[in-house]
Amino acid sequence: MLDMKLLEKRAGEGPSFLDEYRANLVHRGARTETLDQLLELNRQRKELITRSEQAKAHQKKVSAQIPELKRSGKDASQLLAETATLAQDVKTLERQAAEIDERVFQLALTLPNRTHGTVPVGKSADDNAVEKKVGEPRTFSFQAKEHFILGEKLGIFDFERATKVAGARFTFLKGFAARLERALIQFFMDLHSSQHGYMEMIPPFFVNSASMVGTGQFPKFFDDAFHVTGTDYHLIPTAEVPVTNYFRDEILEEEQLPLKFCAFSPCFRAEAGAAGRDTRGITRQHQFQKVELMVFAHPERSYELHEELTCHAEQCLVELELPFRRLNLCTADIGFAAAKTYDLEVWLPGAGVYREISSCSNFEDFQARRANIRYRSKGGKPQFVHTLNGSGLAIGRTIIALLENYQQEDGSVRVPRSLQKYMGGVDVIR
RNA sequence: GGAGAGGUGGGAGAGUGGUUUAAUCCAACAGCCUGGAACGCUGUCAUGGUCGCAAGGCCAUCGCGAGUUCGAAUCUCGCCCUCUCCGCCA
Repeated sequence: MLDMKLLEKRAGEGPSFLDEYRANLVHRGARTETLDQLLELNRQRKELITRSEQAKAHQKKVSAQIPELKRSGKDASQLLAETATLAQDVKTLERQAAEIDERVFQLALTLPNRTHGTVPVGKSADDNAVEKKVGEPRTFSFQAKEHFILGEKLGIFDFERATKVAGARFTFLKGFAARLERALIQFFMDLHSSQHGYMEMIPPFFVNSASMVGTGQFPKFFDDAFHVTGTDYHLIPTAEVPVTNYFRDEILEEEQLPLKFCAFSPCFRAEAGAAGRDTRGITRQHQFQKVELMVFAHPERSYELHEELTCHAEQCLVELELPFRRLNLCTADIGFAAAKTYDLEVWLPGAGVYREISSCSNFEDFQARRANIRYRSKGGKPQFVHTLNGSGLAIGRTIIALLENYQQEDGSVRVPRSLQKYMGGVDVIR
């Protein structure tokens, strides 16, 4: 959510700020009319609140005379009649003010975050900036296969039975696939908690709607999530939701910052609109598991911590010796709530593409404002924290990368050295 | 899931329709005192909104939401949560 006060203040200073933000909205594919509507509605809101409060103050003043009259034994009936009328007026004004207040709030929730100055302006995902490439893609003396071919041949994925038992976009992992999944969770959680200074966390996998609003999923992306009928429980699309909301409506001490968590969770995504893309294999599933890195930061340090968090995510790929590149997502491709996002894309020799395996974002105060997460500096007023998160990493996609990068001509797959101890010493999957 | 009890500021805790402007205590912070401290004394001590150049004013918030009333922490209804007991369960 945007800072309405700042928006108004800067709008009053001249058109340049608003023009800049309008351009930003256009680049993000959002409607600029919403902004104008919001500013106008907020003007009306303030006017109504002022009138409502003045009426309320007057009513209270008059009403306070009643007990004095009664105590001195005088007749209060005339005053009672007067205050009865006032009460009606107050009720009407209060109702109007509350209604417009809600409208402003709901409208403000639909506007995306402003992007940081270092985010490239672009029209499509093609305009994302490649910031660096790490690791040399391996050359194969044979035709490299895609992960689902390898997996099926190894007998470690069962798509057909998953469809029977659950539906499309679900998979049974068997044998070494299940073992790999378990090993990677352990490996990543160990790395972040013992090397990178994050507090381990396993959050609830269901959250209430207030939490989904807090991180930006609701109201705009309601249909992307699974919901439990007849309840206010919603399956988390990422651990980011429960972990960010961990401090919802709280005021932290400045010395506590930054607070760093690494959280393991399954993730559930309905994403009805994505049907037809990546239908083969485990690339795009309704359910997958992920280790998520999450930081609550002092605003002055959030960009420094964003770089650090991204490096921590990259370290997973470095240790697994998987080639990857880092993208700085452009205005057209960046997510709704983010101010800046680095995507890490791992090289998949079978598919012949770089595929997203981690997304590391700085949300600045966008989520903190929605979720009301603040910190207090000594003697100062509470201020909104900055929130950051990134995958470290998505487990399923890491399995894809391992299969494709470490495949051998006979269809067997080597296990990278750093992972072998988590695999019970197994060095080749066959 | 059932029954009972409860939810008031950072913490404890008073307050059953109008001098409540939420008492009091503790903690915290600032000052005085001291060579320095402790003790003692004095003061400060919520959050949000809104008006105002400012000083400051006003409004809201006693788990959440509706309602009754001129007026609600206090009365009514619904919901949430906590505790105790019972049931069920990994």
